[in-house]
Amino acid sequence: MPELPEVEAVRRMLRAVMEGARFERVELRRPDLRAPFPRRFAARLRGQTVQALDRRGKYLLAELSSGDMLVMHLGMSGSFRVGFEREPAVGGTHDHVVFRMSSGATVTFNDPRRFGSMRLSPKTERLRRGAVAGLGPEPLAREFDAAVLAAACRGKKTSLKAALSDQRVVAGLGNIYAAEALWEAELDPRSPASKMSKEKLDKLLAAIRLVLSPRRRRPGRYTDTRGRDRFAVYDREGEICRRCGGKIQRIVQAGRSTYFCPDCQVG
DNA sequence: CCCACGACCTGCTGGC
DNA sequence: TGCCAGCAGGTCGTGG
Repeated sequence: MPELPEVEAVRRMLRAVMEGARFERVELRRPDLRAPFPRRFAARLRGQTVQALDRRGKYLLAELSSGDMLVMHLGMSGSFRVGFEREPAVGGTHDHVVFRMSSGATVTFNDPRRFGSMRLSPKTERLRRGAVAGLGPEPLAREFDAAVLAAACRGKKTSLKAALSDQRVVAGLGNIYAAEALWEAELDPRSPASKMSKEKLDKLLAAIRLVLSPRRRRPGRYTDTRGRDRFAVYDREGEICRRCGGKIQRIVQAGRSTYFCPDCQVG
């Protein structure tokens, strides 16, 4: 489920109960997620205070008083839930990690597919290595402008869709929001990323900001009454494009589904 | 270096 | 009704 807007929501939830709080107990209910937990993972967390709970792309970053950084990723199916029971129920299915915080909160990481990850980035390393180091700009930051996007796309042999999903180009878009941004910008996901006019880059940039914008998540034009997103094209194969009335198509690019409207996404 | 592809896991759906 | 192929919002390693 998690792309940038979802991860950002998780960050806010975790920040409320973890920032300024200490890890009193850390339970690992299995030895690994996708990869084994780091050596002495629980021991290195215990007693540490969370100084800040940040996000970079789809990564959650807990800065610890030791100077180490707890780097977490939700993968495809990861989620956190927070409880305040004195003695919370023992873990349900796929509850893999439980943090008991000095704030009284119990933070449980659940991940059926186990594509999520938790690692510790030592103080000395300061995220200079590993996946976070290679991330492109934050799409909602001022520094991410048309020139930056153009530079990232220059020389790329891939399609626009692949470029937008590439975390080195821009951090936080995934399969849904890449497709949605391209629909918004009226661009064909199959067209080559390197051959973008200034005009198209500007349009794409605006589209990226729009689809990731928190304002989009209020009930209204783009959300249903439950607050769930109603995407313009994602998972809507065969449905009618609300802009031009064309029929939304599903194709496969780089092994992933891409949804788009062939009638109006022609750029 | 770049890119496409398969692997990693479990669960749910849709078509038979 | 029940079964199973196919698919799922991410990343990483491999091989070309």
